[in-house]
Amino acid sequence: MGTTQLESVPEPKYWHLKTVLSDALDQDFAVGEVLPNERELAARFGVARATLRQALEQLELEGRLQRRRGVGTTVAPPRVGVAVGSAQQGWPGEGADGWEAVDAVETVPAAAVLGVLGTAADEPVHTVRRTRVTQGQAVAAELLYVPAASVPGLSAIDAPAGPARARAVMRELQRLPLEGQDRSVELGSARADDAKELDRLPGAPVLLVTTRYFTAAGTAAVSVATYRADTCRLTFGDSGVEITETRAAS
Amino acid sequence: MGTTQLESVPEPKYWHLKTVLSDALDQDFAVGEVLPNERELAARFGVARATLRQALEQLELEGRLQRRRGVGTTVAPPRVGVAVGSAQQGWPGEGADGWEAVDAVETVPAAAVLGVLGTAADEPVHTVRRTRVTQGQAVAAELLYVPAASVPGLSAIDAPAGPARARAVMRELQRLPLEGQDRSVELGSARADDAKELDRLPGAPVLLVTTRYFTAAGTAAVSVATYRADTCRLTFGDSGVEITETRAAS
DNA sequence: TAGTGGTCTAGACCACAGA
DNA sequence: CTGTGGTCTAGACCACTAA
Repeated sequence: MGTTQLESVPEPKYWHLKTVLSDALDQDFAVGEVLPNERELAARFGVARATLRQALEQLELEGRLQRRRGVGTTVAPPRVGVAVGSAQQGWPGEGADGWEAVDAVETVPAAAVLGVLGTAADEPVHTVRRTRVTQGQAVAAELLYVPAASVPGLSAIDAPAGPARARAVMRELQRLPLEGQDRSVELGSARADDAKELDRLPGAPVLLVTTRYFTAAGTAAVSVATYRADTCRLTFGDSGVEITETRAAS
Repeated sequence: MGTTQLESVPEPKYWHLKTVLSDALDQDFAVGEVLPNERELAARFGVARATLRQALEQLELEGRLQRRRGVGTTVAPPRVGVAVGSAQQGWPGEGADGWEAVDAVETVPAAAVLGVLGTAADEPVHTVRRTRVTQGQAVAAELLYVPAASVPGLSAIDAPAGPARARAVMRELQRLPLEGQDRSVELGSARADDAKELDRLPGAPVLLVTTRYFTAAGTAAVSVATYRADTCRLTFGDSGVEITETRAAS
């Protein structure tokens, strides 16, 4: 062989591996198909298992693969488009959009949430847990924080903890005149309880959607929704149309 | 020692480590402060460096840390809120929102983009590159795809490649009557060129914001914006208010 | 040149799912 | 029980930054 210029740009092995695997997924595998196990794949590509795993991790992050302990690695279906910001605003629980009330208790939110709520640490806050299911799959877990001061009528209705109580809180909320809302999206990692709800391991990448609901009196409620980042594409449709297909990055 | 019940729930070391580090960051470190190097931290906690790195990775993902090769690990400032969906719609380039045109060429987009654009592979498409800077920091890189058919007036203006040409494409776009737009957000990993633009390593986690712009004739343009997931919080303000503080997950 | 984080290896053991 | 992915170790070398 001649003095071929090589290694001038030493691309990391896992990066190159990811590209190769990605192409293979496009050409030789169908959705749902199981890949060879990690030890065999590593051997086949002549790399250590850790290196192979680094490539698989990236592909999972991009929603191309799905890995389950004790089962194997399968080719993931395209991401599910989940409507988050519909054209018209509304209180949580209005309309049948896949959310299901799970529970409601009175807690002291984390400091970060208190900052968004704008309440003090000793104020009682109703915390409603909801789950969102789309196409038979749990895609999001939500914690809805409602200061007791926002729903004074609720104290009379002392429903027992559970879905009924959760619905009672939201019913009271919906009586208020909604003045506005705003929303933010950021990357996070799943807390242990959310991970369990979403059938993922703790620390799995998630999209955190924080929504503030305003009345004339100020911030009436704050929702922190945790979406599975691997399987979800959040859609904010200002028009009625839906994006049908997308694929993450190169 | 008595038979203390231990290890009943064998929490992974890196997970526990992350919690410990997270608390330490809150209490003993200021923003911008540099942490001890990885080898020392690993030794201090009695774990392998790889395990320590797993914890650091998570914290970086949550925007708590910033790691730079050859420099060190520093405590990251709170995430920057970046306005993405303002109240009123508009073509890209309207208003001074931190975007800066870089370049424009005629390319064949990736298959995934073609699907969203709804064009064929042989149709010429102007591809505009833009960069978004907020508070002195590059937060996003965008590729704006404009089918030549959308801007028939452009062929006359044969500006040379470069910022001037990019601005020419957007100027033509802004002449069209915008009928609507929709947007989606998903997790991805940075392509090599975007990573360079954002001062990150290839594969770094990013938030992909895909926007479709409609005229009466159909999809006139598609924008794929790549935001740094570690430093950015995307805001969709329906009201004029801004979320001031947030922290990702527990 | 010294010190940092980034990559990679070749093992080991563990937790979990399913037959 | 077997086979899977998840965790962890103790090294090594490389790429980059800044003095």
